Amino acid sequence: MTREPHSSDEKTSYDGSMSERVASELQHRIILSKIPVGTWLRHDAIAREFGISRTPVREALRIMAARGLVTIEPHRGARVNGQSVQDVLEIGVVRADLEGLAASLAAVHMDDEQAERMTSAWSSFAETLEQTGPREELAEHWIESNELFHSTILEASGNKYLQQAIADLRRKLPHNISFGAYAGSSRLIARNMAEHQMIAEAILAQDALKARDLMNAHIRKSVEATAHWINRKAPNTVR
Amino acid sequence: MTREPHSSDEKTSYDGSMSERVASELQHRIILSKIPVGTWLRHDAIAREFGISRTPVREALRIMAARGLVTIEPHRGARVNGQSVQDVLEIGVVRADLEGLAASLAAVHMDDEQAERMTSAWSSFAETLEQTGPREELAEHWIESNELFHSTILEASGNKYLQQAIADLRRKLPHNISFGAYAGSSRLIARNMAEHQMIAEAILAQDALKARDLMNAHIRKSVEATAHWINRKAPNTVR
DNA sequence: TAGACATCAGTTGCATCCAATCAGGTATGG
DNA sequence: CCATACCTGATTGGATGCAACTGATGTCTA
Repeated sequence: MTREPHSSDEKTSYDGSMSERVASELQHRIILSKIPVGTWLRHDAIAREFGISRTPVREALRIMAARGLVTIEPHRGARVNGQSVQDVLEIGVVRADLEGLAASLAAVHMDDEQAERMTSAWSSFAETLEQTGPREELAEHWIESNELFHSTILEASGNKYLQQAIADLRRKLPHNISFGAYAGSSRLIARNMAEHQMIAEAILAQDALKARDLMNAHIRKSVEATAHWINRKAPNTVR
Repeated sequence: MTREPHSSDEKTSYDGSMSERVASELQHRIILSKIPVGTWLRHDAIAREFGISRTPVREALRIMAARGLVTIEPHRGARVNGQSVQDVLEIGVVRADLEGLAASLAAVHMDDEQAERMTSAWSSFAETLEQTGPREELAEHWIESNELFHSTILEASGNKYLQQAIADLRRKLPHNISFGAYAGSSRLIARNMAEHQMIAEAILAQDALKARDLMNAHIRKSVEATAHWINRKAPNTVR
């Protein structure tokens, strides 16, 4: 295959290695559930899609396996991991604890710019919550605001290992899972937002203990809601 | 290279893939600091040492990079990561929190067999602490007992994601770092063991809150001692 | 002598080739 | 008719070859 260094198509000149690039693209798809749980990832198919050889594809799969996204069965291939309800709960317990820690650290370390971002995350969404728009759009906007809120707090914790640990956990749950639980219920979303507000206030007041407890409870509730939704609506969507 | 399937040497017939095997061997060496921080890991040298080609070596390095053990610089190679004192402290905060969580979960879930193992971890060591043996041996025995104590609690937490998260963190600190802080001071070791005993009692009494707080403080102290030791004794051993 | 530039050895990144292994289907014997 | 052995296509695992990139050394010039 002849390279064209000047071409602007996606496969040339990116992050250095092809394997990293393929890994993050596939990871993206898995998290968004564009690739369903249990799918076999074939070297050849992926290689052909990306217009590369199988070598970097194999490296990408190893990376994803190390990140816990897929499991490699020797001589059989790589398969997308799924989580049972039990897994969702176990991950939730750990995540609640860590995000609680992040909130307590953020209460001490957050600067003005971050405070501004955190506040705007829920206030801008609160506006659209009042206007009655289409469901789909609402949920999408919510997920975005939610993401911004949590990631800002995480950033304000100032601890990169904490950030990474939480990122690792989040990677293990395909996003649309928790998305599904909330998309259908604006009451859940409203409660969720109210909790965000209280957490934000605790952080701004530099009340580390309160911020921690509120955040912990917040995540736990969210996880429970998710688990409940999975049980009720789609018991076999996952795994 | 001709393969000899019947031979019992280490490279044939193990865990399926060569890359996994190479990755764990190198990881082992890095954690034990047999390979110093900052070392470039060369494909060719590793391949020759293991008697394999560069392909599985490259995969192993990708795995290690995903685990945070090395950093791959495009077109330059993989280099062993080190941690500054700041990193040690940041990791310590997260680890203290997670191990605290593990202790509180263990207080609820621990079964008799695990309780037995946990207790024997420090009691068997307490005996040798009284006999005045050679320093080196003492420290080695201590590290073993310490390992057993913590891993048993972790196991008793019954949460595999928690276990994995802590394992990920521990991997990031070459072991001999915290080892060094303690090896020289039997007073530190004694205090450490006393704390273990208190934690064990809280767990056995099913006092989750107390177990959590004690464990959290325990790890924090240990991390501080380590950080202090690095600053005092060997400020440029790490990074 | 200092700095810019060409060259070169060493190394990585990717493609291609071959061997090893697995799953599923088919033939064969009981 | 069922069970077992075997054969075959599909797929992964690993080896090798070659191009591209990096850093360093040496050379030329002002």
